[in-house]
Amino acid sequence: MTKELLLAAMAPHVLANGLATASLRPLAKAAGTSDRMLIYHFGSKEELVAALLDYLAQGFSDGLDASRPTEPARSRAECLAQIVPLIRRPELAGHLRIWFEAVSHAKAGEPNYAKAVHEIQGYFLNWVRLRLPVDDPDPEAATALILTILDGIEMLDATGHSATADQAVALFAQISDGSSGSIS
Amino acid sequence: MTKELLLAAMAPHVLANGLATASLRPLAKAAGTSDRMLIYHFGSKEELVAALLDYLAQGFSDGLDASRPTEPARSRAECLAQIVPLIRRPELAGHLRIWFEAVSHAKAGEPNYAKAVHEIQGYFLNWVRLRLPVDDPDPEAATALILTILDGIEMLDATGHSATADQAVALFAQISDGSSGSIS
DNA sequence: ACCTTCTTGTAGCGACTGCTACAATCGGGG
DNA sequence: CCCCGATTGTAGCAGTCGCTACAAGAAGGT
Repeated sequence: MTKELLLAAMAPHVLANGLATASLRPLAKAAGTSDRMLIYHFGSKEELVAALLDYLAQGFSDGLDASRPTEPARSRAECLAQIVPLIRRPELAGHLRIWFEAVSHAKAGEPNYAKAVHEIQGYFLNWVRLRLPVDDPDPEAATALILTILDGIEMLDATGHSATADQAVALFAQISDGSSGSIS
Repeated sequence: MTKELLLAAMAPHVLANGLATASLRPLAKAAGTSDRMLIYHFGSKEELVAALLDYLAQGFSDGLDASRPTEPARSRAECLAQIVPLIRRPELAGHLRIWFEAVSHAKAGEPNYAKAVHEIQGYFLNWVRLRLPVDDPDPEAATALILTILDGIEMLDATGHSATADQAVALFAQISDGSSGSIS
């Protein structure tokens, strides 16, 4: 499909400049065509954006999978500590920017975005579960807590409070390791 | 200052319709004046938005303070469990929507928004600390972890994964309570 | 009364938005 | 060969955007 080629050509532009300022003519220029053609192929800007979201989500999950799981973590804390640097890699910054834009639109009630972010979050949830220790007594809840902390870290990073996020990771390690005397 | 009155008149419109679609003419209509006057008073739309962010942040923190701390929590888990329903109150939905919009702009590199969300997050951090148990052995780290989880819950709620957020809260209660035998 | 300064209304500019009408081009099947 | 559908270029429409030029009140000190 020609659509795929167009999406691949537009994706870098969107990752660099965001969705908010992405209007048809600049997008077309980035893809080497005209706004006329984008409408012709995608029908409307709304469907274009939906296709872009799909495409970028695919790229994001590929980027995650590219960080090979090596082997599952040995504890919940180790699981979290391994993932944090992954989501902080600079090459994912563009994707995270789009992520926040999409979440913002979802919170504003736009169904396309709500569906997209719901799916991506669900995918990420599964991805985290695969990195849990295999012998975790409650994998579902552990995944939920780790994902929650990861999302919180993204928010703190976005607001310039990365140091606070680091403190949280450190304390979680202290608390959740049932190995040594972590009783208060 | 007349500015205050204008901001107060525009705030409900922004909370209901978001910042993204807030252009001068609708804002002016909501405030009972003309776009001409908004520019006259605020100089430019950029300064208008900055003033609105300040004003809304004030309203948000007032909304938080209005949920009286009753008394500090008796454990970290109780602290978290008390705050979660507060940030989920429907009357804060508009503020949360603006919050995500602002974070998205901050992530996109706009300095006004970056400064605003950094300050609000810092304010929220302090607010959480005041609700911690007074005898917490490491208040700073505990606040960091609880704030991280709270931010993660907001993200999960925004993406339609509130149930996952609830699981995280439940597991945190189980893990962090150093009272009974929580050793794995 | 007069002049200055603050405030406000009317009208509009130039740039941009998503999208479309119209027509030219092209490739492949009859 | 010729026609027909798919693809593309040119030009432009109607609307919105932030912002401004111009001028008319309004208020108040001298």
